[in-house]
Amino acid sequence: MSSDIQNKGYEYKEVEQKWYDFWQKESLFTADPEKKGESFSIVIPPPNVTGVLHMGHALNITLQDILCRYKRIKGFNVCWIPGTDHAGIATQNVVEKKLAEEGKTRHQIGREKFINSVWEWREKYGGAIIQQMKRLGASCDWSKERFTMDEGLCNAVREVFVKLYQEKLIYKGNYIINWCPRCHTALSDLEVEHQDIDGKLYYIRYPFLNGKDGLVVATTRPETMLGDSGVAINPKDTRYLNLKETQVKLPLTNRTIPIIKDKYVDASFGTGALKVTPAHDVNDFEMGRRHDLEIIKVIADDGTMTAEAGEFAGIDRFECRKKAITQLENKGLLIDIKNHPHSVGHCYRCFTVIEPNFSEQWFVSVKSLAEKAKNAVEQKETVIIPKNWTKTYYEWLNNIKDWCISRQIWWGHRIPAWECEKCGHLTVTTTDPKECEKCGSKNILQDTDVLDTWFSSALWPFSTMGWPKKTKMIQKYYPTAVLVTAFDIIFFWVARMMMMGIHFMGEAPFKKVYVHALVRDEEGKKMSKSKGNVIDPISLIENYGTDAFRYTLAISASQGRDIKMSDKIVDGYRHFINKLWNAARFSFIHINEEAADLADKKNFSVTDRWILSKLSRLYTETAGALNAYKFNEAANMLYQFVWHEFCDWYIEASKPALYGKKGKTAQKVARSVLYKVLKDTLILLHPFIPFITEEIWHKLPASFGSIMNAVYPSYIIDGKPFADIEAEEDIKLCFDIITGIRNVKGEMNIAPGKELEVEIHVAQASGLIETILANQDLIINLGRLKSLIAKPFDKEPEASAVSVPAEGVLTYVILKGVIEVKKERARLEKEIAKLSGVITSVTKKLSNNDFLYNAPEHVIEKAREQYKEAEEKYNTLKANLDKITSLNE
RNA sequence: AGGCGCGUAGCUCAGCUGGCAAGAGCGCUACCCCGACACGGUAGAGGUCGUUGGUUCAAGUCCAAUCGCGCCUACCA
Repeated sequence: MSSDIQNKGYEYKEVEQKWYDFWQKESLFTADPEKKGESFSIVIPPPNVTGVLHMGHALNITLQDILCRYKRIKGFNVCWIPGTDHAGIATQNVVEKKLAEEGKTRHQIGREKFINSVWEWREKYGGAIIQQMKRLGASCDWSKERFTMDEGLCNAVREVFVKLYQEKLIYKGNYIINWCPRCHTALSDLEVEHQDIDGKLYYIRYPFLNGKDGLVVATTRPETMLGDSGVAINPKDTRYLNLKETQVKLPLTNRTIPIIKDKYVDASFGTGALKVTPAHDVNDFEMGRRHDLEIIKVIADDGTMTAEAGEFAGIDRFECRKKAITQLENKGLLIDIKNHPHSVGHCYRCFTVIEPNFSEQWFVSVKSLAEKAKNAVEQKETVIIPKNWTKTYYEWLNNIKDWCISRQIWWGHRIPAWECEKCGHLTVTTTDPKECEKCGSKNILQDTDVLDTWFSSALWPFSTMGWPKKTKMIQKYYPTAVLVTAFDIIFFWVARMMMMGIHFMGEAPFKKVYVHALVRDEEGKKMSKSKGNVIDPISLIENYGTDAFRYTLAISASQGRDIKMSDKIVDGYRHFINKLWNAARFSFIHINEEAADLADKKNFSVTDRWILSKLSRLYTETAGALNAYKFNEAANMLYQFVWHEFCDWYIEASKPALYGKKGKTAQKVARSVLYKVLKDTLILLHPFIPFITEEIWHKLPASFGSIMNAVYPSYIIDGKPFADIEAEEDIKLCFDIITGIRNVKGEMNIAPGKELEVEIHVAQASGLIETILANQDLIINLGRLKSLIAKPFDKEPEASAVSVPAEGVLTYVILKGVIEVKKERARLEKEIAKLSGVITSVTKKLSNNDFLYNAPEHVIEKAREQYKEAEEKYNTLKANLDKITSLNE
């Protein structure tokens, strides 16, 4: 049942489920606060229970998983807590819809039964997104999975509510709030989505009491005029300085309303006269309070007109708008209609147009909490990455308004406040009271509202750890190391968690906040159901494998730019997964248990030293990138190393040794280096592509257990990370020689397999002849040569193509009978043109005294080197070109 | 109205505190089944880094302006 090593292609389908089950069986995700190791904890941004996994989740989970897996192999005590939130409105909507199919409403079955059926629904369907997260390979500690309606979390919510109430940070009051007439509940400011609408601006005349003239007001919502309790003008508006009237008649009603003066009114807008509807507009509400205007509610909670609306009572608010306009027109009071694009608030759950509505709600007074949340970031207690988002975060906290937390729905944390029917006192306690705490009356009724889901989410970083109990979890894992999230919930969630965390725990809930990108479609558009451009992450997993998908996400996750996702890109990275698979297949031909012991350094070939030096650098560079949350850089480095350094060069270069053509010792050494490079690479790659690395790990001789238990690799020699600059330089020379030879073959259209003779002429002074002689075999092998001669400068061989891989090194490819002068000339000319460009620009630099005076030494040195090299190459090639040309003429 | 970001090869993007005659992946062209891989190999073509000024010995990289695009926040009726 395991994927066969004989298979040329990696079969992800046979592998992924197997290893996920294995990890869980071995409890490899389980965090233990009592175990040693520096703590590294993350709480997942809890997805909505009703949700299914979308691209945003996939990216979010993948990045967290990379961090957690990486930290585990780095020896940290990792705790990653998963879970879901109860999504009050969304879940209630889903279950209500289901009831509707059976012809029932929640009111018919009652609150208790309804809540039971929500729980039933959640048992049955609520786990969908969790299962999908598992397919992504998420290494969350599932034994610690939480749900915001869990008993423990409910306790936390009550505790927090009561404390804040006692501290007067929660209060109940009558204000204008955002009301969704369809969901039938209040919403916080954040839950309103604004959208630009091509609206109209209606100019309506409100006559004076004598029925003449009057003031013309402009409004986008004529239906609200029925609730007007005043008309406001700016006290400085010159047009109205001589106005004697103090009242107007409100059309369509028989009410008389006052003219008030308020500097809020913008004289330059419309007619400078503003109708004031305190019950249905936030600003009007404020103005109404200043002038003591009546609050007349004309739109009911279901969006129909109230009795206050007189003859319009009972009809829908939009229907009322039409009717009102017609009537005004008939009465000659409609002066004008102008197009007026403006933004209108919609419910973020059902997209119904929001009705600002006057009602009694619960609020959190957030000013003081927000101040502390801001301070924490200013003091760097919490660092936001990338830092651009810091400003957005401040901006919001600076302009924050009190948070409306009560919702008129049933599914959620019911507000722990009991009103006494006798004395009206509110008893607010954590445990259900039996009597009014003030008068002792048993006639008390619990508030019917529930709390905003985000209220409980705000407690997530500590409620999931068992707060208000003092748990070992909290001791070890709070504050969490990092919060990984997309910017769209920075206010909804991040800022609020900061406020609550600081207030109740005395410490900000996370040390870092990493804000990642949004995943968009191929054209860069936001994915949405209505546009039909949604790519389902599960389909990508099924078509290309989880590892390929994860790698795509990681390598695309550069800070500050959104990710464009398409099948094509994921398919591309599937090739990388396959490449790794084949590198492993190749390795398994050669390595055995014996190879697990790395040979002594003194027996290494130059290529061995070279690859180990590169690998050693890779350890620190990938770690550095991940520590800085540069997932794309880490993934990119690994890609380059595996494909281009390990596969393209190292494996090809070691084949002769591996196949025993260099003797037993060389073979043994080569095998051990191959083993180390493969093994270490797997460990470095594991956080990104957990499945294939685990699969290969289990086939790797002398490996045991899970790769999840591996230790982050290193190669320390004499107490220092291994580095071999000499080998790197020598190998670079060899590779440049080889590339030069291949270039000649390529440009001359000579089959790569055609074995040619090569002479390398080396300047004595360069001291490179030994290097070349020492690596003769390597060059012959990879350059596919018949023979190679290296000798001091000499007369150039006949009928040859030349290249200059390094200063003082001329490579002649003998092309007797093969050379095509035209092609060689073209090849040389191209090269010469390039070099002359370099020479001109470097000469300009070096002849500039200011440059020589100001530039740092190493930059000048580099320019000199560059010049010397270019010039020599130029001269050599030019001489050759001239020769060919003269021969031919 | 305010804030943030983007504009670099045909496409998708890297390029940190200025030293690059600019990198990667895909695509493209040519040659190639060489004892891991055609989901492959080798070589190659392709960019005056949106535009215009400025600072500097030196600018894709800093500053200013400008054009184009995207997003977020906001109570202008």
